[in-house]
Amino acid sequence: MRDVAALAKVSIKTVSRVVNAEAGVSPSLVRRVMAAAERLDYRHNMTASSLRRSNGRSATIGVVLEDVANPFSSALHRSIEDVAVLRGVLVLAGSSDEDEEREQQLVSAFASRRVDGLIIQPSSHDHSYLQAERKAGTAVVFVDRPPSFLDADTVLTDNAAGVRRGVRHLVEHGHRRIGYLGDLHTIMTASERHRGYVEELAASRIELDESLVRLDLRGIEKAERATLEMLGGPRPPTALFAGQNLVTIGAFRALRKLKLHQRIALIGFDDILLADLLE
Amino acid sequence: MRDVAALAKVSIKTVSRVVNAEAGVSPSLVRRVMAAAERLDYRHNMTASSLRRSNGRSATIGVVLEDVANPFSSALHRSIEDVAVLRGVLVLAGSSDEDEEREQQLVSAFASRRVDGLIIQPSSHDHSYLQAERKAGTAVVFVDRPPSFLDADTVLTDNAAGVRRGVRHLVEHGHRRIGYLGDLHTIMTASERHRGYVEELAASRIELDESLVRLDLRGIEKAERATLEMLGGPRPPTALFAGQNLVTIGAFRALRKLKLHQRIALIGFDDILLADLLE
DNA sequence: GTTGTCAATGACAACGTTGTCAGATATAGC
DNA sequence: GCTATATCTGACAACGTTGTCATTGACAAC
Repeated sequence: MRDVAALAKVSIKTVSRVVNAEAGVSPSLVRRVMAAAERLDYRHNMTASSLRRSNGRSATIGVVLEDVANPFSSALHRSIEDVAVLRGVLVLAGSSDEDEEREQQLVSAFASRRVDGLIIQPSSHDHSYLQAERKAGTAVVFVDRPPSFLDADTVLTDNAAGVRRGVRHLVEHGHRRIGYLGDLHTIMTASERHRGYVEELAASRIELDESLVRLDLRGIEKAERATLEMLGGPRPPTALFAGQNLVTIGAFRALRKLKLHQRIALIGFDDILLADLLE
Repeated sequence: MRDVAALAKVSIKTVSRVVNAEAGVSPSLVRRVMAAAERLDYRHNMTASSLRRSNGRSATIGVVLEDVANPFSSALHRSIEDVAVLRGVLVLAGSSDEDEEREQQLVSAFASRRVDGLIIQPSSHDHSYLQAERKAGTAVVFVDRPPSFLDADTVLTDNAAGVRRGVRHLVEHGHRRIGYLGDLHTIMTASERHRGYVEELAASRIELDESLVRLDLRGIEKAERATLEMLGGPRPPTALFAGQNLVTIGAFRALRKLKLHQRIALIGFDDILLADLLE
């Protein structure tokens, strides 16, 4: 900025004004400064700028996702980005892998870079540590799951109601033995979904058979194994409800392996890119 | 930092030393400073720190992807993150949507935030504008496709060779009429893949039938329509090679619609999460 | 007792910006 | 020609840090 000012023969304050498109600089000076900036390949330094500015805004937000490569999380990421670009805001993203320590490290790394806000897809634990960031002026919003021990806005799905509709659909098609395959029960959405299953069975006066319920299935492999076991049992289900996208994939793998994918009904929570193309 | 120094009754330079874990501070002072920092909820300000530091490192890199929600791009993103976390580096990610103006905007936004390096999955055009960032000390690496008009390290797949192996496989299984469905020919990898198709047909002494080649298929819908058209033609192919993951999905959709998915062979470049489960 | 060495600490300036305020110049009104 | 007002420009300090260098005090060697 100093060099640009020297080349344009103005003060650096005037360069600052031009760079920030402030009013009250004569057109001739604006042209001179722009030309000088162009010639010297000047790049505005946002970090110095936000350091000096009174509000300290960095035009950057931090996003903590379960895994940036997970289809659900990455779709979320893209939606956030689409809103952010419109406002000239950049997005720092990180994966927590459902690990609370990792989540805290990410938040701390974001905080030291002075992000203006945080969007967190939380792991299940105590979120009161965020109180301090809040007091420091960082906006915090949760998505997909609510926080614990912290009062904050959250964007949520009605998980239990979704599962109830799915299970009801199976019941209406005559199923009585409906298996449930769930994600980690410590994840709030997973326990909500499981609750929906239990409630809808009760509402349909179907007795709950614990041998048809498998929880804590993290990832495709575990879900596949659990499904194989359940279907190999003495009184297998005629339909399955899978509580998460990867679990659904695991369940379908198992059905395929057993050549039962045309015979056993399967409903999965979350969408999958090719869901409509599976048999 | 000033407040922490006051509370611990030391100079702010000593606080700086403790925060950066520099050697040469007596243990008792370290404890006092840490306690004061804890009590005041002190957060180190990385932006000010990197502004002052001689090397100016921000411990942040910028990644320009085609689309953070695209399965291929997001897997890439995750791999980058995994290496970055080990070094305490954060990742700014953005989607170019294959639009060169958007790519430049992202690079410029990253540059203003003084990222230490850029990883770019480029759109096809002139990358000489990056010369300036380079001169300013920003490392630049390309991935998936090489840059134009710029000499830079690039991580690439051997696209043509991959397609040739796929086409050869089809030929070895007796196919002579093999359709090709390609992405935008302006994308370097897409044109390389098309080249592989043409070369392998020639090597197999199969005459190229232009009615079996459709290029510039961006996204699932276009690919599906093109496939439907090709299969509805007078002399349809007995096998298809799809040059990209979304094109593969579109092609499969079309095959399903026509109930030909058990009869016409399909090979797709790139992986798809559920590829092994399709019929 | 004097000197030299070493470890620990602090004072100060600077990183690249922008907010504040004062100064310079032009324009209008008398 | 004078003052009042409006418009433009610049000098300076400050944002929260760290690099540089000086100061302090403890201890060992003479």
